[in-house]
Amino acid sequence: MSFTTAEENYIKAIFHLQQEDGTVSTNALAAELHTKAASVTDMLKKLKTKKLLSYEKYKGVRLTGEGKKLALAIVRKHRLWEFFLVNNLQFGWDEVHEVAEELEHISSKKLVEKLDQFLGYPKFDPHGDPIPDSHGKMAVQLQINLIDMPLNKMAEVSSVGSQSTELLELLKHKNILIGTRLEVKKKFGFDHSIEIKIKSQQPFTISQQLAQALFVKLV
Amino acid sequence: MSFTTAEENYIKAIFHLQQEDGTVSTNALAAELHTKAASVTDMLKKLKTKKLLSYEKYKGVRLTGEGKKLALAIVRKHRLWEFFLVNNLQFGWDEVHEVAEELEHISSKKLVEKLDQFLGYPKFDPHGDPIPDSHGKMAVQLQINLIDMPLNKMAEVSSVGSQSTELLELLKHKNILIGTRLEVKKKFGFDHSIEIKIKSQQPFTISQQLAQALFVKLV
DNA sequence: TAAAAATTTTAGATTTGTCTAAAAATAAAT
DNA sequence: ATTTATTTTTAGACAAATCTAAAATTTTTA
Repeated sequence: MSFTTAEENYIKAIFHLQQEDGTVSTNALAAELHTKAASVTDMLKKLKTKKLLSYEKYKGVRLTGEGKKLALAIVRKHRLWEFFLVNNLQFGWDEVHEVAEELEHISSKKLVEKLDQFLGYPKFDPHGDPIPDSHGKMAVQLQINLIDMPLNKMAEVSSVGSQSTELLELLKHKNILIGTRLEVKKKFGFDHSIEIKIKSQQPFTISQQLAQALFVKLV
Repeated sequence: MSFTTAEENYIKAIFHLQQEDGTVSTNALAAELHTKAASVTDMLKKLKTKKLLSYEKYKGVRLTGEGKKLALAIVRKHRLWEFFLVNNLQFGWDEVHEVAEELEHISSKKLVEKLDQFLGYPKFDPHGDPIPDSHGKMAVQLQINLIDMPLNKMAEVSSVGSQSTELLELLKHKNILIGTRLEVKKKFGFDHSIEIKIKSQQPFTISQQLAQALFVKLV
């Protein structure tokens, strides 16, 4: 079965809203999708017949297993494309969302798998959000992106956002390993680069792209 | 101004058909787009108000300057994505057309330019067709139809006349690829079939239809 | 050149996704 | 526990893109 862009956007919105609430209200969905409650009701009836969600009128809505599967597939595509745009096409991490909103609706399954492979099976997107794998599983994150670290707090590198050889080469050169302890000393808005300090070494700056590929936990 | 996928597909189809004919008939468009003549008429009226084409009823249609510009932008995207799929994602050149049909409608101008840069500003797509640059200019391919080749001259297959899976299947079976070098050894007037020879292989004949679908350059 | 054939357009319907306005159901408040 | 307010659904309409069937126009042909 295949789905329209509109249908996929509803499924994705419900998925995001139901993380907190459990069930999602018509009005909340209307707000999220910048549409009207009446339009939402119509679409919910339609998606119910496609067995993507359970819905009783006036009772709110939640995704079925099928619906969640579809939502994860869309999130997967969105985040893989964001990774590609930032890491390969040199987009800023703050300008990729809209483009990814379009790319996530490209249907080819083969494209997604090939892209994932090409990117080195990244586990996190440029914002630090986990990318579901082809089975819908995603890494749990008790870690934050280095780019989001507060200043002058000790952190320990706990994972990297990709397995690409280019990244690993760069990390080796900068002498950064899993377990390395460091502090963020400054953030530069111009290019989103950050200055970090590793214990006895001189502080040095690393690029936005590199910072986004590093995940740390507070210590 | 922005355009729907349907509108873009009409513009692209007219662009391709008008290469030969000059003006394009309603029925030819209906056939190309697998739709009905009545639908075509409706869309032509709409695209006329958007100044993408000139159209008088019963007189056929042709693109305006604006229309051609749009068509070239779509062709550019299509062929850049095909290049990416084959060169970076390891797709076979015979499995990229449909995916590119979707990707060509992604609207971001920035994405196209970044992608072009990332790919190294390629001039030809994997089928040998020229990729328009950001101004709509494309390299001229000094290629001729295989059926017009003189005898016993070395030629290199540079593009194919169609993307049909049937053609690609046949080429695969005959072991003919873009870049394959061959000579025409004989031409048979009866059915316009021709005998060709690929370096160390035995000569074999191919049909008029197949020969017409192959373009080569002299080497 | 007048009749037949083919092409193209119009007219009216359908589907998808949206809207506004009004009605119905639920939740909140006095 | 009624009344009031909020939320949600229904009813009817609209734009986009398509369709079928019939009418209009152009082209072919005899």
